[in-house]
Amino acid sequence: MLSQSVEYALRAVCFLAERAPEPQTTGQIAKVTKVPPAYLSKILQQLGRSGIVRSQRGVNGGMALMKSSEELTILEVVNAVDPMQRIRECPLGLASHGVRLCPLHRRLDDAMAMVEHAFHATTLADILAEPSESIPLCNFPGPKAVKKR
Amino acid sequence: MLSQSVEYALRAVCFLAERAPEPQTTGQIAKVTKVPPAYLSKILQQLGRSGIVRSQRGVNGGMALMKSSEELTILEVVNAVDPMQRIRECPLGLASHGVRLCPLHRRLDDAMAMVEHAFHATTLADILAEPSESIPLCNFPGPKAVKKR
DNA sequence: GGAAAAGTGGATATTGACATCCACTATTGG
DNA sequence: CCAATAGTGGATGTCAATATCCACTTTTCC
Repeated sequence: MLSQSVEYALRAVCFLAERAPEPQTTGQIAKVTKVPPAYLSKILQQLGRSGIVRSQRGVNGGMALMKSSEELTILEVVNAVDPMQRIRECPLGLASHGVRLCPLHRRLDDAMAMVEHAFHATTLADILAEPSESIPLCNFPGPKAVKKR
Repeated sequence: MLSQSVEYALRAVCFLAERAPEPQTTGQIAKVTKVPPAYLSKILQQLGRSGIVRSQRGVNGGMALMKSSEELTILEVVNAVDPMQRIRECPLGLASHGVRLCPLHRRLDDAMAMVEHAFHATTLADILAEPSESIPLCNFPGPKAVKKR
């Protein structure tokens, strides 16, 4: 239901949030998040254009978040990469009198609205604040495990 | 967020529910729902294999619902054409210890669960029972408007 | 039985999402 | 300055979703 690109973007942003404010190279992110490096590079560019990450070229450069994890919502990341397409008018183009949708499309759009709201209500901090899971499953090695450089 | 095929399938099923139990030809459905006829044909075949519609060849044949609109949910139609893909295990393949997802994927899957639930809770009858909208927008000409044959 | 109506299945475009590659530019550290 | 590091942009490849076409089968009606 979500595109692969969104999945990749969220993985990358989670990782960056965890390591913030240190920039991480595309290669590092790709390795940890298991995303194809060349493709991840494109996605990070999109996130850059949307002001979610900034890039730093050269030695010791990489990608870093532009916002604190408290301020960055899942929705922002989703919309940067693959914007949620709400149904704003009748897809059949029938008498598009302003806002009203037929019962079918009303319900479909309601479902999307629920998702949009849930994504808007969740910040990266919310996600990082859950290290409670006993099994690390899907968790990247935490900051303590990182060798300093 | 939903595929084009799902959108088409739901339009077709709505129309069939409205006209039930009279079968409607693919051509008729395509015209009213503004779906490419040849493509709609494929989608109706899928709905047939899932037991949602039955087909009748020959003169006065067509497609008809196998269930009453009270018994047919949106979710069934969606799953027949483009099954909801819940996240059942870690997409990174990390230590897929049974059920637990990381916080990120847990939330993504929760969102899908919400949608799935909403779709499961809505029947075609629920949709047809809303002719209250003053402006017909997206509504097919009602049964009364149909010429008998 | 034969003609018309209607669905079926297979072959074939077309398009956009996903993915890769590479030459180029910018930055840093020595 | 220069060599290594790292991101950028453009060209290209691959594949599944979307869409079309057509020969064939089934069914009905006369």
